[in-house]
Amino acid sequence: MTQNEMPKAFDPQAIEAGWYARWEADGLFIADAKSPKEKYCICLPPPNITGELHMGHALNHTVQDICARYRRMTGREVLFLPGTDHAAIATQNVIERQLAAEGMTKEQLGRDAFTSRVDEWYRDVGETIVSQDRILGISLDWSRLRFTMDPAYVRSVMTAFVEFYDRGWIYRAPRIVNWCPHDRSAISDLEVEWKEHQDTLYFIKYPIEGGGDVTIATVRPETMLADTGVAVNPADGRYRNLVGKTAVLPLVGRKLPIVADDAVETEFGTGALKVTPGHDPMDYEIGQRHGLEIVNGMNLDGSMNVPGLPYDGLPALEARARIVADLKKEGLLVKEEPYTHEVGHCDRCKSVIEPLISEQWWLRMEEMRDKALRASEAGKVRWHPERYENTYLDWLRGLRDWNIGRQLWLGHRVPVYYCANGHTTVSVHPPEQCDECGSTDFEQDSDVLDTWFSSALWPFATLGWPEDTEDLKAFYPNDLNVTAREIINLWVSRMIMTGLEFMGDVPFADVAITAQVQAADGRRMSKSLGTGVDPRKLITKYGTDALRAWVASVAMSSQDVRFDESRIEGYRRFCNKLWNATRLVLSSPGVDSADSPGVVERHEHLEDRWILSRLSYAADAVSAGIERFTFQDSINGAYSFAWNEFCDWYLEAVKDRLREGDAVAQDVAFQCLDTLLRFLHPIMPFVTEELWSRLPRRGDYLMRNSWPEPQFVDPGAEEEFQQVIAIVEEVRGHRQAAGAPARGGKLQLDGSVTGSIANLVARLANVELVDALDAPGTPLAVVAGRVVFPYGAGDARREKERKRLEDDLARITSRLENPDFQEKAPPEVVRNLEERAAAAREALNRLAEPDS
RNA sequence: GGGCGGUUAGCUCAGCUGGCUAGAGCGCCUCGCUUACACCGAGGAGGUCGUUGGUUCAAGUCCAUCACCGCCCACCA
Repeated sequence: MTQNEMPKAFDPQAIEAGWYARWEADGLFIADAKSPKEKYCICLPPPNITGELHMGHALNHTVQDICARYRRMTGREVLFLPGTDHAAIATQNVIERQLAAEGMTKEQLGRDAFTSRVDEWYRDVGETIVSQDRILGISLDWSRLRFTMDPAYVRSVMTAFVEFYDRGWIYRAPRIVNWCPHDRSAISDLEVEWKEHQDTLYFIKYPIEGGGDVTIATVRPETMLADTGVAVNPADGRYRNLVGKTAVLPLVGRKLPIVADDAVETEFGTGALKVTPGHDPMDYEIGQRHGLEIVNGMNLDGSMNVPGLPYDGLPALEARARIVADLKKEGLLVKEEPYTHEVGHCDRCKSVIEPLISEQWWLRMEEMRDKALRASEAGKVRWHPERYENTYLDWLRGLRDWNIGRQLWLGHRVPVYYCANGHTTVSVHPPEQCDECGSTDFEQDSDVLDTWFSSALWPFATLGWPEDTEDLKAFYPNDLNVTAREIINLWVSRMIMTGLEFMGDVPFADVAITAQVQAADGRRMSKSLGTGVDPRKLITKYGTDALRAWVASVAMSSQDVRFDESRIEGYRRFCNKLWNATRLVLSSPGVDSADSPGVVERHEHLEDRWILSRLSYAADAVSAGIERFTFQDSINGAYSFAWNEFCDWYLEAVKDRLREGDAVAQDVAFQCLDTLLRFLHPIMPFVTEELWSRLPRRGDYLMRNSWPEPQFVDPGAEEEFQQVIAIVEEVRGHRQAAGAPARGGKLQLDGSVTGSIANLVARLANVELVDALDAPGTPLAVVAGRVVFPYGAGDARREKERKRLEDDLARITSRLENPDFQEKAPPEVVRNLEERAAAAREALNRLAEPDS
């Protein structure tokens, strides 16, 4: 295969799909649970089936693919398991919006038709997501594709519920919950999104029995209809005499005990609080403490539930307006103040949350929480970056019981069955008959489970739990979980808890939290804002490898990253550079019969030893970056080696040798390419596989080749070649400053410069080496020598260099002259500075010599 | 209200345990189509590392403070 067969420019479109198809057809993604190799497993965080893949997925999936490919090459049996999540509440909202666009509601459609509509949607969107992962080159084991609504997965979910239930951890109880009036469902605290609202704080006078009154402050006057008490702080002298008395609720007439409670802030409002246990979490707790009555003043759709009052059935905001007006009429509205505060919204449909009392399914968390805390203390899960462990632990420590029930149409139905005689059966499969009365007439509980209940089982339910499958034995615990930080508490923590509970071990050893990609202007990327960027468009423009290289460079950034297309474009150029470097090496005569790289032993050329040494460092940097989850180090190391060392210096140095068919140069170049392509493969799988296939080699696929570990380190060669670079750069600088022609000129170097260095310099700087110059020439700073060009004049460069050296020397000397420095700094630092001072003096001396 | 992260060239970002003569990509300026690559090569301009203090022989790097920006957690109506 020669250069002539390679197009001049790299075209990602021409090769990517082909390689993916071949890898897949040859089963390279399929894991063998029976393999004797050490196992490595990642279960892909299942994307919600609510739409198409976006940048966040591209980033998340790429990071995992880098790890999966790397581990395959380092000899592990890798299972990288794909799947999707039904995302109950999110999907229901998507479908409802679709229906609304068609002028319909799910109620009109009916539950069965709604369900089949959902199934249809799952099929369509599931395929889109799958195909996008193929475009991204994600090496997922498609033979094990899972969906949280698959029958087997549903069985895992039911089993988990029943196990928890049998342990007595699942119970049903009325509590105050976050109620979404739009979804007509409770949601958990973590699903509430807080947003700043500009509201009004109303000060309302409540008369007191036996005379007097107390003024309270509220932003939600409509909830006063459900007030059952008034509370003040026990330490508040202003109200001490009121405690124990009874206030009378305006507009309603209900009698309200006045109680003392520490939770009341004396500073806020008037220091007196109206207590509405039915519609405020804090009031609920105060109510509990003081035995206050609970009044339910609201319907499930957010309208008022106050039979007998004129506000009954009104939407909350309308009721508020009417109530305020009525209070004003009665002279009970003391004042209104503008007030800015945070209001909870449903994170899926954005409706304002109405806290209310509702009977829900709860899961006790104490024991699981404690096990998780102990696992953390034992260092069972490593977080990257480490600081996120605290985020997780802080939340865990304050954990309360989890409201796992949802009143949705979509999701896993709670496996609780009620017979006609009112007996309850909890079982994985629908019961045949009631154990207590033999009834065969059952009705299933209408609640579904929180999506995160099923997601929490992902690392083992996907592997077949509760069956003791081969996969489960081989691949649990998994090794890695990669997620965005917003999902640490919702998902990661719960996987850890259920993993410990059901499998007796943490679900993974490492958690990597990636940065978030923002739009170029710093806003969040979102479809609705129009700030989203479709990864497929980027791939069409720049190729998958370019996108992935960019992902590697930003994924583990300490801060969120703004999208910058020019950086992706830069990596496309990098692909092209690799392409052309390979093309150059392959154009060398006789390469068709070349052996696999690394067979030639004689490395008498300085540049050969140098580049092989640099190659070893680069390989180490790439490995270390992946191992430590700092992928930016990997891509940066590979990039600078490939471009700034291999292409810029090595290939330039050996061009002539390659042209002459020098077998050693060919071999070294192949070794570099072979190694480079291998260690770049996890990040840039397509271009590396393509180029590697064109190299003389052993083996069929780069993808299943071994990870390179070159160990040729040669400090002497590095130092000598560094001198080559320094001299060449100085000669080039003089050439341009003088306006001399691009090639030609004579260079005289003194005997301190070895022959191999001088020869390389001459070639790379396009000058002729001479023993003596026929003109005075310009002295060099880095080494004793002079250069003369055919024409061109001026010594701007020399002056600048002199200035720089003088400044540098002054700075160094002042430090060296400081006795404290001499005394306290480590000797090697002092020595280093002394050497630099000496070098600067020498260079200045050379420059001080007269010239032409 | 707590906690965490960020603030480094015009833009997007690197700078690990203090020793930096502060880097990269893009953009900008000047040359150059030299048989790998103009998706290129060579040379160059550009930064008192958010503020104010402190620790240290030495601070972008450690400590404190303030100012913005962002995120997470939290039952102040």
